Amino acid sequence: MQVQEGRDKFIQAWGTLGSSWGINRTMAQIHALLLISHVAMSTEEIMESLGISRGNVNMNVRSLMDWGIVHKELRPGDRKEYFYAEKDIYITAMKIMRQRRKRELEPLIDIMTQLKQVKPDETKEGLALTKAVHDIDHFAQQADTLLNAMEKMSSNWFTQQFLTLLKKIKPI
Amino acid sequence: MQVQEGRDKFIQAWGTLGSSWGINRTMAQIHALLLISHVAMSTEEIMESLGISRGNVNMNVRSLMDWGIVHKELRPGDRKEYFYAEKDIYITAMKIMRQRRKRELEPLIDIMTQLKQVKPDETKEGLALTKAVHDIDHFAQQADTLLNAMEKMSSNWFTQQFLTLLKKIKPI
DNA sequence: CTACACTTTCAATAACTTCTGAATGGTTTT
DNA sequence: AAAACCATTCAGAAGTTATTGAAAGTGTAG
Repeated sequence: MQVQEGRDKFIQAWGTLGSSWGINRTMAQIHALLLISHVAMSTEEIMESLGISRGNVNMNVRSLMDWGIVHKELRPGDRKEYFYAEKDIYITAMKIMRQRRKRELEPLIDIMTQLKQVKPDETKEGLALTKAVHDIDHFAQQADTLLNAMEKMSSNWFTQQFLTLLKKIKPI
Repeated sequence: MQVQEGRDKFIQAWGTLGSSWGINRTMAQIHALLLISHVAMSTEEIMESLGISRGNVNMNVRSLMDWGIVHKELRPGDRKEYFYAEKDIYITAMKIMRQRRKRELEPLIDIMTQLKQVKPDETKEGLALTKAVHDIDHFAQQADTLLNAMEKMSSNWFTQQFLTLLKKIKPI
């Protein structure tokens, strides 16, 4: 496979996968494009490369920056903004995880907190509800703690300690 | 808050959260309904409770069974099928994780494997692509190993609990 | 064999999400 | 002060995904 073909395939694939990762297709394609570009790109260049509108680029680039996986670069004497992707894949993965925790886990915890207010009664229905709420809340708290801990650790920890840990737990 | 209000809120909330968990709203609502029901429910009852069509219940119940978080119960002398949810939240979470690994990680690994075939050249573009593919592939492999390990550990944990219980009932 | 009680499938459509392109707004150059 | 340049917003268009309801399929009992 040649490089140009590979690049196209990469962008295409990252875009498709994006959907199943909860990132929309265009956002993922822009991210892919920037990931494999060795220079920062302007809005125009992104529009051109992917054949999408200015508004679309603008919105999605902004989301990518919110997530902290794409950054802006300003060049002296140039009013355009240039964008480049975080190149460390572990940091990138961490930031994506962080967003997902926000979107998936936090609302869950909030709602369970509310539902713990349900006045327990002794009907079977009441007990089933109370148990479900309790279990889910407990689980969500644990997952949250775990993800928080992982986030605090550096990509350094990841590359070194994490592998060691994996080797230890693997042969169960 | 009263029990009935709590139940409605629970179903509503689980449905909303489902979307951000990659489960569709109805599928999640059916799951919620079964989670807090102390008895197995028929298609009719689910339709009625959630106000949705027969086809919709059928499709989503089938998906839930594919995921292994809802099961079917047959009653002698009754041709209807009754459905109930896995009540252990850890097992449920594990099964959901497993589906997500399938949908999110496996395609990623497949595509990176393909892209590793790109003939590396010495242009900056070529090198950036090669590096990105390498890094992502490495990361995906690690994540896959980790999730597999977790899955194994939990079933292990589960088996152990089960064995302990067995010993208590009938000492070998 | 026929009626019945259910489950499954599927084409049409409804609901939701993403994208466009034109309008708006702010800043710098002429 | 006007023109040029670029970012941002947003209402409607396009595209995608979920839902319905009716038809087809399956198995059982009379």
